[in-house]
Amino acid sequence: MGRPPCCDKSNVKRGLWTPEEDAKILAYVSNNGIGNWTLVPQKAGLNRCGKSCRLRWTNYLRPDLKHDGFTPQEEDLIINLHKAIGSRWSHIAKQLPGRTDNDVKNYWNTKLRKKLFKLGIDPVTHKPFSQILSDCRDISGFQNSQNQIGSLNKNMKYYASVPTPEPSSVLTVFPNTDMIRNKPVMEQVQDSSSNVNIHSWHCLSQFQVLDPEIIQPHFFNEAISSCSSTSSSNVTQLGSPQSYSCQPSHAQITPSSSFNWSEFLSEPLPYLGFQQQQDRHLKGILSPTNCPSTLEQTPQLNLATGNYSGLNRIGHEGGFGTFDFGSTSVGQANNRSEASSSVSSFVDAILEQDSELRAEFPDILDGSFDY
DNA sequence: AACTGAGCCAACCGCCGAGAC
DNA sequence: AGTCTCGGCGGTTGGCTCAGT
Repeated sequence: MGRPPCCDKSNVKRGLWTPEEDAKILAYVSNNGIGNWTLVPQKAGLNRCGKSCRLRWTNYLRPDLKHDGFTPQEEDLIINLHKAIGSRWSHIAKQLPGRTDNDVKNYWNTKLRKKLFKLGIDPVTHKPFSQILSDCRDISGFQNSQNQIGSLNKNMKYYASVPTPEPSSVLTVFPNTDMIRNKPVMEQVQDSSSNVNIHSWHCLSQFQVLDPEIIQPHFFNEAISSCSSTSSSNVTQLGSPQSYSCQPSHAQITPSSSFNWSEFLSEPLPYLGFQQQQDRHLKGILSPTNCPSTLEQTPQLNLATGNYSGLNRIGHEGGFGTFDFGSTSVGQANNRSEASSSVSSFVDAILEQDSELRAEFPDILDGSFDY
């Protein structure tokens, strides 16, 4: 036989915690420290499950927790880490002192995903939607294309709550994707001064290339299954540098058996000598020197500098430990605080620039990207 | 004032690996 | 060796708040 159960699940209190219960937890921990949580309810005089007590302490009562809003630097770090490792919230939270995985997860789900979407970036793959569309043209086989669009559509529906369209509308886009393909998204961005504004504009313009009737939300119909579940294997077999998997980023970079996320994330960053530890941490995470890898022409949003680079590191065929935290140079990273101070948030800046573009080119942009 | 829907977030659920028994 | 809980994790949900109608 195993251990006895920690509590009678049917008789413990659930739901929101009262200040009195919080006080009991705090008093208990301050007197006894953190030990066996199954004993805490009994010793602290709480009619709660030990697991519930642990969560309350971990997510709310811990004295080292921050309860204020996320800073732009934290936002950028979350986005870059999510791009690199996917929804491993505990690992991401470890890079953010005073934040819990629950905090990060909630912030991502309620704010950051929507921000990325407004920028025209798929929050799952961290790739521009226009690029995903162009990929559809590159992918041989109609099924794959359907799946890619399906993923995009899924996101669109999530963020825009669009009405369910006719399934046939999905098909109408494909004859037009030539227009997209002939206009590579990152081509101009890479050799420019890399202002993300260009990307934003480019992304918008690419959407505009398509018939507005087609590109409007109903285009992204849920006529097909999500690519994350059905097309990933197909897509990754293509092997073309211009082909991008529609998988979630964490699936895309599945670690080898010997790879350890915790070790990787906790590794020191000797090439950086920043004054403040947190800054050092943030910048270090964004450094490209962390792991050498195969280079691939993949657009890369650099939230630290506002650049959108075409160079990205992607591990191939599942064997890696090589991935990218953002293709910024160390020099760029060093300028990070400066950039952050001049612009409250990179993402906010993009949105602002996007608004300016709309004001400048109302005829072109209106209706093409609002949902 | 009442209703509705979106946004937010604390808490719960369910799974998994490690370890106790 | 097998069974079970603990602790940790990511995903999901319930309920509160607030703005809009």
